[in-house]
Amino acid sequence: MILKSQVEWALHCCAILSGLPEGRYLSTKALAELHGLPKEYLSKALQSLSQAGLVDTTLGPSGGYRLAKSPGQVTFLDIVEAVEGETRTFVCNNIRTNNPCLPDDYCYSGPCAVARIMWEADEAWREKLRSVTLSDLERMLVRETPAKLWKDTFAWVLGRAG
Amino acid sequence: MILKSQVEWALHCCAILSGLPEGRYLSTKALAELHGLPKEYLSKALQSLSQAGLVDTTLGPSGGYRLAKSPGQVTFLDIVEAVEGETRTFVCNNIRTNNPCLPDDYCYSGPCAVARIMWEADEAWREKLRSVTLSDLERMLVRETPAKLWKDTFAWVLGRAG
DNA sequence: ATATTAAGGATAAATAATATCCCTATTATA
DNA sequence: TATAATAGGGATATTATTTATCCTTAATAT
Repeated sequence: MILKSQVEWALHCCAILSGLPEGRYLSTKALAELHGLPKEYLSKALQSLSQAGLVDTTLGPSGGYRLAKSPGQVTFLDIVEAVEGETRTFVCNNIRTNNPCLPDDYCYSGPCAVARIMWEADEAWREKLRSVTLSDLERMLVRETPAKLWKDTFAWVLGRAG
Repeated sequence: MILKSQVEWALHCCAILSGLPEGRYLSTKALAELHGLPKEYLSKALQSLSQAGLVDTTLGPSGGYRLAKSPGQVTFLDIVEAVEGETRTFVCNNIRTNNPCLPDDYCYSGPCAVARIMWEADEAWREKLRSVTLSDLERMLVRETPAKLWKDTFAWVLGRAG
């Protein structure tokens, strides 16, 4: 059970968009080059972000993506769910209903204990992701990235941003 | 990103094994029938539990599986990891190293902020699963299963347990 | 001896993830 | 107004993973 790599891509792309000055857009092409990713497939991940309302887009030369909200308002969970979907990691197939001892007319009400416990763990995961925003990420990245590299990267980005 | 259905199967099978009297074994065949599962494939899940040391096995007629520890000593995490493996849900491919602004000689030390955050969420998930044991599950199941059904089920099981 | 079991190897089928290609409508800019 | 660059999205291909099935082997209770 592994998240799609598009989740990683989307998170890193959002980190860059967080640092973009107000009103500027960055294209799929630039984001793909910056991260060494296949442009066409990265595009699908960015489309997911767009459909989820996390980014705004504009067409034409100098078009691309920008955050639709302030970095402090976009959580990791928003991004993960936009790309990965909102389905829980544990799917209950209700195999208890196959029990040969079960009366024909019996009907379980509510999910079984196994599912409830697994879903609580899912919720703990979500809750953690909900507690971290893009501004938290930005703060961590600024602290751990050499100043020159950070500066060079955004110079590179701004040279390509519409 | 969805857990294999073998995880669900293993959890339900362990719930049954938890209720088995000391020293008795239950076969794959019985567990498969009880849950309406393909015997050969369920067998792979049970083998995983065996390899992880969660269950004991014995061969021959009246052979099968029993818990290797008391239900209070087996956590959901033990079972999930036995079947699903211990890999984290988020895999970091270190795409930051593709940054064209990165000096050739530069070498990142340690995982990036994105990975650290995602791994914290993974750890929250694990921590929740680690906090629930098979005896917790048994308590919940006893409470929510009609007494007659519970009784009939274990009569059925004991009629097949070696 | 015989029937039954777990273990595990080999292989097949179905599903999901990872791409690639191409067409359309939009838009900045020359 | 023409041109080039862009996002959106449909169709399709490739690869990996999940879900099985089948078969052989060694152990064991009866």
